[in-house]
Amino acid sequence: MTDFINSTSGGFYAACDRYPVSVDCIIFSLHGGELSVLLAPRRFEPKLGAPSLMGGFVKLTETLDEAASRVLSELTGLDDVYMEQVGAFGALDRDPGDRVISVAYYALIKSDAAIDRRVGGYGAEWVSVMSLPDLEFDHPLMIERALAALRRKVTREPVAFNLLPELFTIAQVQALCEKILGEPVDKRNFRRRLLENECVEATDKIDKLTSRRGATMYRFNKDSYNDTLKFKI
Amino acid sequence: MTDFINSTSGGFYAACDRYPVSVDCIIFSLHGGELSVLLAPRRFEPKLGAPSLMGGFVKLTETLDEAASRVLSELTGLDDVYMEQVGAFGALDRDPGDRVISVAYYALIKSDAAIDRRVGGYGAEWVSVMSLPDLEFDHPLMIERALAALRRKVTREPVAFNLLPELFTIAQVQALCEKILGEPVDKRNFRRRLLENECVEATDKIDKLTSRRGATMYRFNKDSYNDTLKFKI
DNA sequence: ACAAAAGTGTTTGGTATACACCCATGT
DNA sequence: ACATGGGTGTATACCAAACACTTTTGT
Repeated sequence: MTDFINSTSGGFYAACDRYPVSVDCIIFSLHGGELSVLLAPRRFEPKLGAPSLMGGFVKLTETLDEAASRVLSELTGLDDVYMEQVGAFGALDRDPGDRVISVAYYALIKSDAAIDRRVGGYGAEWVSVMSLPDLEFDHPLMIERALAALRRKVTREPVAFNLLPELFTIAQVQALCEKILGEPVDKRNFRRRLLENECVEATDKIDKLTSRRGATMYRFNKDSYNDTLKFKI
Repeated sequence: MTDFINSTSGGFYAACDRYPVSVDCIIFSLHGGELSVLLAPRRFEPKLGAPSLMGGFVKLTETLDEAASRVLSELTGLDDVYMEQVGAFGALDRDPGDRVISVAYYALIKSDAAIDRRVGGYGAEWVSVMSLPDLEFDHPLMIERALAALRRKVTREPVAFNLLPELFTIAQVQALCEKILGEPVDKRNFRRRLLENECVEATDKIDKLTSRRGATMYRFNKDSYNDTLKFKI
């Protein structure tokens, strides 16, 4: 019952290459009416000052999901944020500093003035996905994949509400979906479909900011959405 | 010094934790009429000999995709195999031997007697996805995610042909799809939809093995499938 | 003759789309 | 009064699903 092939488990694991593993966060938000991504200037060479996704190395004490949440939280101060893994990226030269394996996540947040101030302290800023600068490394690929994943989700799962205030008008949801999908949507069809979802509830609040007449404000009730795969817009 | 950084930029590489990064392959095949996964006895402790997905550590000289291809090739002898990344898995205790980050890939192969012999030499065997044993670590989760990804793809992209011989009958495609989707499919609708795809071409070969009458054999012509998103069954 | 799988069209219901006007209100 | 965005219903086209019998041929 000897195993000369397998030494101790520690020995086997010790023999393999080891890597820094990072998470990179594609943080989406509605900013100035545009679907935007949070970018910050790099603080280190190479490419000092170049706009970049937010990332961080995974610690021994945390899972990948936890690392992504931590990075997001450190930057924005937000917890309990909707995040989804996009995938792992491991091209040999993806980071010129070292062979780093990175796992990309996207997050959907409601940005507000306080958050903008906070992230501004790190030099971060919101950039519309329609006018992204040239980004370093594989960050453009990550964003593209994240946006593709978001597009796939937005009409089938109630994720859009993560980007909207607690109370929102139907027009706001529609405008958001159009930004995400990159194409216009028929107003009447959108409204009908959206309200077919039980989890979208009218309130007695009226939004008077964007129209003279005022628009009914709705809320997303996550308790009315226990059932998976029953959302559609 | 703060943990917060911009992406994975310089200056932090020496200080950060490092991990073995592995790939785990969910190798799908049609075997004995069942959609099956290839399980191999673990080659090292812990859980030496337990049925397991085939995996391997990522080398410094290879990308994640290349590592997955290498592991698949070592086991099966096959190159140029259809593979897709499922995602990264990083639970703290996912591998009791060490803190390993693993990236799962699924592969679609045409198994045959030669391959079965070869993988049998490693003690590997095909197990129906409907009757998987209790697997170690997060392998059940990986398989579940891989299968979900395959289900999403199979009706929208021509991936099923990777699991079939060069020449196949429509009934074979249908049976395969039913195995993947886990539900029966209407024969006439399936046949009509399948043949609406230009890339599925009739040949003059007749399969006489499964019926007295004989069934027309078809082939998938990848050259007729330049256009993305134009496949549907 | 008969068993066993291949092959074949039509009908129907539902869903997605296209489309234009009136409403309520602040200025 | 009028400008602005909110709110409303219908007709049509298309697509997906349901459905049963005939054909071929080896035994």
